[in-house]
Amino acid sequence: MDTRERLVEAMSTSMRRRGYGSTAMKDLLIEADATAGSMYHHFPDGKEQLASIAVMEVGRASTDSLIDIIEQAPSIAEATAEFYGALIEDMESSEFRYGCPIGVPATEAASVLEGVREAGALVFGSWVDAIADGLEREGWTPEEARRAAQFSVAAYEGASTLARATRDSSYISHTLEYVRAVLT
Amino acid sequence: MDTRERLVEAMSTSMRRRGYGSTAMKDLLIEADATAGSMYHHFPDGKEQLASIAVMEVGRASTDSLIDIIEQAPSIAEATAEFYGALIEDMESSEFRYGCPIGVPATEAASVLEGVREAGALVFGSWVDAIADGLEREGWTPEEARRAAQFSVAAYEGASTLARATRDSSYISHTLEYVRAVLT
DNA sequence: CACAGAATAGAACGAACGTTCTACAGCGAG
DNA sequence: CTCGCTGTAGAACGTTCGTTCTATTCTGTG
Repeated sequence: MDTRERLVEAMSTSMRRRGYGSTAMKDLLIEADATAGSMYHHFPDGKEQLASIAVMEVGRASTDSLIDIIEQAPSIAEATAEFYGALIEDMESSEFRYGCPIGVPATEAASVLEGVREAGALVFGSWVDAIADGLEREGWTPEEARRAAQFSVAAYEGASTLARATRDSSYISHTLEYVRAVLT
Repeated sequence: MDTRERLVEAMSTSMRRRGYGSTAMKDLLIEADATAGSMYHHFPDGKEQLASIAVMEVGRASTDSLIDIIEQAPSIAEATAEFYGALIEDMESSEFRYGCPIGVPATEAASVLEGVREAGALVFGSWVDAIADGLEREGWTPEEARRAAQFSVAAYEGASTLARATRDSSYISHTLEYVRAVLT
């Protein structure tokens, strides 16, 4: 992994845990084993640019993973269950420090950092698209597919938030059951 | 409103919009028309203490409001619809700057500020309790009532997050329809 | 009127912040 | 060998941060 990649990874990891405002460049540079000079060479516009790119890149990766799961699962309902399951695993294995990879920055930055907000909105949109497309392939009408997909992603996001705040992953598993019923 | 109240209000308003990390004490003191001396007189442990108390107090107020809505509405499903409706109104009237009053701090602070996380968890818990109690009064079993209540709050929270990030309130109204169906 | 405690005023502080700057190393092309 | 470019090193900068401190004002009580 080159310096640029390490910086993006360190930023996305730190944002996932601490958020944007509580992420210090100093710690970030140590974590990524980089210097300020390198950082501003790759990201001339500084912290905010790095944050936006980090959200975009981790978002693209998770979208790819979601599409992959959808293609291999027997149904959208089952694919969704897998996606929720991965969240539970992330939560529990990190003692509830890691939730949805973009939920924290998207929430925190929504009305302060336009670039980060836009990146988050794009990622959420691509998740909705992936699920809605899958539902259409199962015979749903475009409008119903879209609504159900929006609902699925919203429930996922909220369950992640609640589980993290309460340190109780049952929010995720319980929510999944209702979502699964809607998608079946 | 005395100084203490103005400080709590200013903190909760700013956290709702910008989050904890991006809230500057300087701006807060201006907004609350207070000085640093007053602030540290009322909250000796500083910013973090004020933030925890702000989450608690705004949380208690919103829980009271939820209970009130539940008591007056013809059913839990209708009460939930009203609660979601209030969120849509807050969102749109603030150009998507104000979402769920405690979602931002609860998300951002979840693994950094124990006090704020705990306060958020308490508030979410009291929302779940209020809804679960209402469902039990409608004849649901305790377990089912609790699950459905957890789901309702998670969906609410996620819809708020998505709507804010995408600046599209249809996430809330669409999600509501699925939640309403579950609660009916 | 006197006094004590609560509350406020606002300057000052050290630390931490994100950023900038100059110097230097690595390396492929000519 | 050297030129030019990409990338790195790390000290230094000015700013802003949350907080502390001392002095002063307000307020209720005897």
